[in-house]
Amino acid sequence: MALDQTQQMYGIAELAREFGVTTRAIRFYEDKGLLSPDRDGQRRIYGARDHVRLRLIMRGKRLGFSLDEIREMIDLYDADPSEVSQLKLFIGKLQARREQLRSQQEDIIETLGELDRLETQSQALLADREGRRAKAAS
Amino acid sequence: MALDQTQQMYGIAELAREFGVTTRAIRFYEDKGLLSPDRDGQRRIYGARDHVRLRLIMRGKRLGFSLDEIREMIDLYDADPSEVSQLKLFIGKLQARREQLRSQQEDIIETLGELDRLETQSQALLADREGRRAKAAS
DNA sequence: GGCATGCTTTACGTTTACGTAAACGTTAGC
DNA sequence: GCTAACGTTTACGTAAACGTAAAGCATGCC
Repeated sequence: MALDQTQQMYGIAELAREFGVTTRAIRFYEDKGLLSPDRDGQRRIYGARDHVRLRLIMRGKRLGFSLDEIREMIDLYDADPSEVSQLKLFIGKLQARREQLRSQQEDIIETLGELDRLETQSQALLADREGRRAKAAS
Repeated sequence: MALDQTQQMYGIAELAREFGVTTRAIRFYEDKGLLSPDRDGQRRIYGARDHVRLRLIMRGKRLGFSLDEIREMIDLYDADPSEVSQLKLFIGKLQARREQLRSQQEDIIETLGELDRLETQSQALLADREGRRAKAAS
């Protein structure tokens, strides 16, 4: 029961297909310390843990974070702060991340608002032009 | 009234200070076609329009967009689609941007949720440890 | 045995977004 | 008249995030 291998395992190509990245990218993430697959001889074997991590990596990338920042965030997930001072520092990092994400949310909301305005204007303009065209064709 | 210069004007250093970027960066954005200041001889003179654009640039960067993507978005603001086909294409671009921003929003919400969970756990752990410390000191 | 397929490492190349240095022009103040 | 302060162009440098090419090992299949 200590070494049960009932977990889902993945090869590198399999993982690459699932997440729509190249195997090169996956190895690169390993070089940067974001992934740490097991080995079967030379071959890399990815388990559930790395599968989760890769999902976090992709999400971080979509949010515009650098790989270094992503590694920081990932490390938060399985950090086990032994000392109280470290724990406080850890909580501080969490809050900093939250602040950043919140301001990103505001940026998105503003931008969405402006896009809405632009689209409303455009739709009106389009309706006008197509209306005129229909009129001319009648 | 055609050439009134009552508008706010800015020097490059002034603009750089206001937005917290270097003058080098501002000139770089110009090279990439994101800004187009007037000239007083050799000196660049920035008006309200470029001021707005720079704000959009910074917001785009915070959201993780490349300068090329940001230029596309900026161009949307002052595009004047003369033909109906172009107008439709324009509206399509707007919608694509909105989709992207919406999925970014979802990513943020998920991440915030996980950060909350982590912080709750951490706070509990911290309270426990500090409680124990207080107990030991009593 | 031979060839295809899949994975490996090593290493140089590429794009993006600037940083940094060099060398020069021009306006303000002492 | 000198020197700061501020601006300019030109050009080489750099970090991040991979792409791409080269060369090799292991396995399966006919």
